[in-house]
Amino acid sequence: MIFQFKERFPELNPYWDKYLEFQKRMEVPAKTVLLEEGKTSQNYIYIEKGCVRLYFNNNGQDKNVQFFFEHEGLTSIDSFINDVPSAFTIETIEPSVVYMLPKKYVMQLMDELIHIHDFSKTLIQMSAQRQTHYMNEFLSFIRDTPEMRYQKLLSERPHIILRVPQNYIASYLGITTVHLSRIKTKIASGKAHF
Amino acid sequence: MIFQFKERFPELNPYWDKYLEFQKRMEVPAKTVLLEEGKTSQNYIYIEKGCVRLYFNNNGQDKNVQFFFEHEGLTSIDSFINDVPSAFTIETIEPSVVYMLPKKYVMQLMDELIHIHDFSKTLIQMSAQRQTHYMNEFLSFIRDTPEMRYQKLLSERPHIILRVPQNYIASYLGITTVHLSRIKTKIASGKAHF
DNA sequence: CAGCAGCGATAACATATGTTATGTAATCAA
DNA sequence: TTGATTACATAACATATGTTATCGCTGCTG
Repeated sequence: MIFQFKERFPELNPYWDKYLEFQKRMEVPAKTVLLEEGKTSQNYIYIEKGCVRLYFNNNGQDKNVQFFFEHEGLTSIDSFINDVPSAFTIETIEPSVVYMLPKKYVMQLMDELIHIHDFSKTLIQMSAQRQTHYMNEFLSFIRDTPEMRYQKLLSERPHIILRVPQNYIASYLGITTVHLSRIKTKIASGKAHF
Repeated sequence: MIFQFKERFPELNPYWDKYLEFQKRMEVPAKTVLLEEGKTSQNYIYIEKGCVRLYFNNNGQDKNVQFFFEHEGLTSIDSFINDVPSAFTIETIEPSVVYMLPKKYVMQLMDELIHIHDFSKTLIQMSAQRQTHYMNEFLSFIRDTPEMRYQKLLSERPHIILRVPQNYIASYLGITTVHLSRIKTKIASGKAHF
């Protein structure tokens, strides 16, 4: 959320710069845990290079919720904002370079920005967009079959399929790796409907 | 969103009262459309009595997304905030009494409130909660079987099952009415697992 | 280099879920 | 009240999806 503002509000750059010094740059290998399920989120994470996944453990199985790439920021939002244990683990998928900005500074920054004209309106708009994002994920399960969800992923967000291992994608789609493999075969053989 | 503040911030009552006169009270029968899919949302809706559903049409079939009851406020959020056509229809399920507050006044009210100390923080917290709500709906599809989703609905939000027709609930759970009926039979016969 | 672990494909079988059809009771409008 | 419509249950069958197991490939590590 936070860092996406940077692109939308270049005139805010002086504000960002003030907080640059508080960001901790980390170069980490794949499968590095950045936040562990059960712990309270203390940092906002910005990805300079690489990609990460947000997931939770369900009866011993990883369930992937979302994937993030270069120039995206993330956190375990509920934990970060409301100071409760995180329901999710955040872990790198590839070797990555990330910046961690402690909550304290994020909050300070928000306090500063909130007084800027029209910023609060933008904040509301962006949070409406986020809401819409998760709502759409949810709607997709009501509306579409797993095959259609995969097709949409392929056409709308192909970078995910290119960079994220298939077993992660399967749980994100709500299916098994076996079934995902079958779907791919079906599509490749041209027998997919629509 | 908006009207829920009233309970959390009783000291803000003077602000609400200013806008009372702009709210349009409506007594409407069941199946009254309050907002039509494709039109832009112009009002924030507050339910004094009754209940409503938010749904969309998918190949001729209604897909229900969410149900709202007394003392809850709603709108087609993306449409309302970002001035785009609504992806959803809002329709009463029971005969209801609702208040409609035009967007213009909602925005004015937000502008006033945003300058109150700590309000913006609360706004962020509440929007995080909303995000979490939809995220949880989405997670439920990744994590649970339809049977488990029904069980959770039954234990956590029984009022929905009591007041909302079963065919609406089925699409909300992402299944057919036939399957929902089977699930109920299975549970009633005590053969449900867990 | 050998061996191992993880990923992905595939097959056989089991279970869950959808489809279509039918019956019955409840609801609603004329 | 009647007749039409809607909600819900149920059955028979079709399809989708899960489970378990096996195999081959790749990349890693000793």
